[in-house]
Amino acid sequence: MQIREKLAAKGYRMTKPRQEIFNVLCHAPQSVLEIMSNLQKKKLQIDKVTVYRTLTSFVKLGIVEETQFKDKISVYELADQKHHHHVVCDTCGKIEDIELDENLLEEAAKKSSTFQIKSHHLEFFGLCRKCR
Amino acid sequence: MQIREKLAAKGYRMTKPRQEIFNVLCHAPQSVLEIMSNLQKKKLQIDKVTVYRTLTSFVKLGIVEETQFKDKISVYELADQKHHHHVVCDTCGKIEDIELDENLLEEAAKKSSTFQIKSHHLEFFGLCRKCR
DNA sequence: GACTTATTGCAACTCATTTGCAATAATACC
DNA sequence: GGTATTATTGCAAATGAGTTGCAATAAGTC
Repeated sequence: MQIREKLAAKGYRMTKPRQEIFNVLCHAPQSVLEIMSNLQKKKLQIDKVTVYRTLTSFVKLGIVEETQFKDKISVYELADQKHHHHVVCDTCGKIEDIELDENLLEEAAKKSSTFQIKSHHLEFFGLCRKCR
Repeated sequence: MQIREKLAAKGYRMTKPRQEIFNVLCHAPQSVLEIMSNLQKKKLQIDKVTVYRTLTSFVKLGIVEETQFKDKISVYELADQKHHHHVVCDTCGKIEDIELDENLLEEAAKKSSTFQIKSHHLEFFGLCRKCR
């Protein structure tokens, strides 16, 4: 399903800002600041409020996923992928995707907790090749 | 080592606010707001700036650990325990500690990533007994 | 092409956390 | 114990990510 159809299915419209923000997100997981700067590089004047609102809509529609890192800034990336986690470089902030066998994880958690576990958040930190 | 000694070892001083904030943290992992409210219950007037600064010092000294949850509020708890993770109730926000076999985790991550992995952040979300 | 209403952009706001600075109080030294 | 040194406190003001109100604009519909 194209992004335009996903939007239309819920009464959302396809606009230039939405298209451009989507395009920018195709390249890498990014924070709002990075998205803004990438839009500016393409000579596109889009307000940050629009970026925030667009991302919120995209998340609602399942087009984008939001992740919080320890510095409290949200990072957004296209959601058309498998469930996965991130490795963040302590030095340069670069983000790499990583896939793990989740079963172990939630299994183990369910055994050790009195809570009914529904989801989790997992991120790794370290050094990327360049910064090592 | 007592907290006073840990402080002194780095040129920090033991003060009433620090002692009280430490006492409050003995009971449970808490956010700054909760710490403030617990201090007020004890009729202690301590400025929130002082709470923030004290927590920063405690973290530097390894007395306290800071964890970020997805709603972006930091939660602080005494660090004199084993490395562990948290389960947060989606409804009431209650936090429970959980211990897991970490080896699996970092092993698996090291295999799948080009990064040199140094640490990780893992939290679970779900429902506690009451809220289920 | 005109109409309806979602979307945009601006300004102003929120809320957790931080910073500057003068007043205060722990420690060290006599 | 009294005093000097300097870490710490509390207040006010600033910061910075993210949100909200509202009038102007522009998709999609007929």
